[in-house]
Amino acid sequence: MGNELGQTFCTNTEWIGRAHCDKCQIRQLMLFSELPDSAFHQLLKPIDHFLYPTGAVLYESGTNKDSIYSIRRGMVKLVHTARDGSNRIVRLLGKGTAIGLELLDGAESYHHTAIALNKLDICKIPVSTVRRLEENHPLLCKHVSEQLQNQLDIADQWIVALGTGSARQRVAQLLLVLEQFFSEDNGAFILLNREDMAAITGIAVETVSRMIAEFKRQKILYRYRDNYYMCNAAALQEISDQS
Amino acid sequence: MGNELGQTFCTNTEWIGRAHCDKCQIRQLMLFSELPDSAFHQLLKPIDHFLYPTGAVLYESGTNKDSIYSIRRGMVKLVHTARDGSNRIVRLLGKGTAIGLELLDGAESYHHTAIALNKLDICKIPVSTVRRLEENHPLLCKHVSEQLQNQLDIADQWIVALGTGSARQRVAQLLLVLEQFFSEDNGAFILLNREDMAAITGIAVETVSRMIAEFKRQKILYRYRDNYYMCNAAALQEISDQS
DNA sequence: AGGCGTCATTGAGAATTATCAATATTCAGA
DNA sequence: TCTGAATATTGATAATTCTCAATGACGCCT
Repeated sequence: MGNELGQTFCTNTEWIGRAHCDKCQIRQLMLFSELPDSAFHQLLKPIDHFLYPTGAVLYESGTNKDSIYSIRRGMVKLVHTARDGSNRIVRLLGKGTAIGLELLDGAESYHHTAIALNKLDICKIPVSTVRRLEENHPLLCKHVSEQLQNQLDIADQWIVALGTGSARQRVAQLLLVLEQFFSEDNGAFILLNREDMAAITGIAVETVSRMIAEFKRQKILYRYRDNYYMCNAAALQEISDQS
Repeated sequence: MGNELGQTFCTNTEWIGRAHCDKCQIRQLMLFSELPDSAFHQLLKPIDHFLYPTGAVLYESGTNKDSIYSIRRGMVKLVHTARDGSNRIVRLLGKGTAIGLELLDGAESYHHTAIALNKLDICKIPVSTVRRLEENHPLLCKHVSEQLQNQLDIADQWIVALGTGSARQRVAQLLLVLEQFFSEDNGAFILLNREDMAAITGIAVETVSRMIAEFKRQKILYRYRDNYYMCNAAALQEISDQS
């Protein structure tokens, strides 16, 4: 199981400025979709807009901040760290997902550590702002529920697809997840490092490496450019289906 | 991995009658806590109250019913069935939990199969009723979010505790979960059959049996009466902690 | 009480995976 | 381009787990 979180100090986290939700191009994907522009005119606390570099820690499990985040672009891993220091990746989340929602439900601190897996474009929303908006716009509460239901579905898929079967099947499933949810238009996706893959599938780093190397040899997985890879989804599905 | 769902036809499902939420003794635990009694006076569709026997199927994955359920007493397993017919238990849920909530979020059918693990006392609530109540009582929407957040936390725990580590550690963790969430006042809990434990931990039935037998020999797990068992939680924690 | 069916336990060998160690490869920075 | 550090791959062996098979235990029914 992985031991390093791969985190960096956010020396070059970049503050983009105050978010302008009323002018947000991708609001239909986000937590605030369908709310009227007027909702955002008199917020007491600002919604900030950031770029985080790869490896940046958005928040740490058990710490007490007062903001949730809404991902505009990029990929976040939610990590659970065990008492012995090993960690397990509980979810991968991408564009349109809100994280840290446990704070809305009265949690006194975050339930996971959230780390950027690539360059991250993200809005930071104070809990008090969400609460105020919820009062005037019951629809927002529905959106929060939708977000939670969505993450619950992802967690269930994690349990079913990545927690069952042989190492080969799990790695195949992981690649299918990456292609399905985190690929560019052309189907290419960033291949995670072996340690993260191990922390997702619950198998040893070396075993993951063997499987990936095998898939590469079989041309089921091949490099597109840089660290972007493409895969033969049908072949991977076949592998994960065989009993 | 398990292959039989252990389901029975509900030959003796017992209809207890119309639920009287305004007089419900355990409403403070349930979805409808804090709603005024008056909310329930003019419901168009009834909320029914049932007893299901062990093994009864509340609903099946992919089917399209129009009700959610709120567990008053007893234990439910949510099962995901793979294409090859094997199944994996995704969650165990008990008193105070609402299931089938995916229907509220626009899902066209249930995401799992729900099966009673023991005698179940449960209320069946039409989706249309929930929606109507939500309109007049925004608080209900918060309760739905709470339920979802709660199940998300359980799912995460499942991933971390039951999907990681050796077979011995996983079975130890499972017993700890049973004791923590499903025990009587005295700490005794119903021991699941080996097949269900295998479907929860993702290990073979025989391996589960070996671990359970080993714990019994070590007196870490011992029979209280019937199928109720008690465990030495400290010892189990120790086992699941050792690297 | 006896018989039967179901489920749990145990054994033995095969298969898979973890672990430790050695090489390769990649990437960033000088 | 070279160098060093980090990451990935591969090999060999040990440990774990799966699989198939046999046996044991228990409850249910007559």
